[in-house]
Amino acid sequence: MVAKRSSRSAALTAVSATLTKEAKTANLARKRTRRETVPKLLSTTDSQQHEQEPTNEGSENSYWLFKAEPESRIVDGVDVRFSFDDLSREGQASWDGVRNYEARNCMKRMKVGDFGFFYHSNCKTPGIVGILKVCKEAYIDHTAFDPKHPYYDPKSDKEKPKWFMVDVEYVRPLKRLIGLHELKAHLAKYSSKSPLSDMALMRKSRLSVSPVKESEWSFILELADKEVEGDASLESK
DNA sequence: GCCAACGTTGGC
DNA sequence: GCCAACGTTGGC
Repeated sequence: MVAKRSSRSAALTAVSATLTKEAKTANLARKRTRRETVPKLLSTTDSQQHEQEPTNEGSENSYWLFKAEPESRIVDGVDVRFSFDDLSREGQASWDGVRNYEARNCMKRMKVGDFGFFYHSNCKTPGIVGILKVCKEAYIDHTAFDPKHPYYDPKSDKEKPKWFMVDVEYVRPLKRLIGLHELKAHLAKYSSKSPLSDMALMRKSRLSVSPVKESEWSFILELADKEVEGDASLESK
């Protein structure tokens, strides 16, 4: 077994646009990644159930949320840190290391051009910091086959790959960080009337990759554009 | 570092 | 195929 603690945000391997796929792979271990839990194994039925998980609301979903850990944390000798600044510096990253079916299924549904929020987790101020864009659709996450990789999954079979990743590229930061705290405060204040009342981030807080509805997306962007008058963002708590 | 929430495992 | 035990996530 491999991963000690598994994941928190997502793992990412930053890659430069000029690298070949293979070179990117080789690069993995050196860059940070992160991931989700490495499941020990699944029965066939379980995997089938996961395969059949309904896609969000049926229709296409063009917005997502990706969690990553901006602070260093060593997993099996590899620093899994990956911040929005890192993405900004490197331009692109492979979102590898996700070892949770629901999160993986989200990645499988992504299309080139879909946008995502970049969320910082397991850190001092958790929250949404920026925007990224999907630039390559789901493909096999070979880190699952590498025994030396912290996110190695001994149960995954090359003939029947279980784990996938997408590539993402930097778009821009939000005008200000939208903290989890602020999102929760909004929810507490408006409860079911809040545009966030059904947001996956709130309801399934442990998912490292989750869908974002268009209404949630635009609401959060507006929040970010709003000046924080008198710390209004903190008013309900 | 604690621990609540929740996903996974495996015995039955 | 249920469900108790166990493991992980991630906010605090």
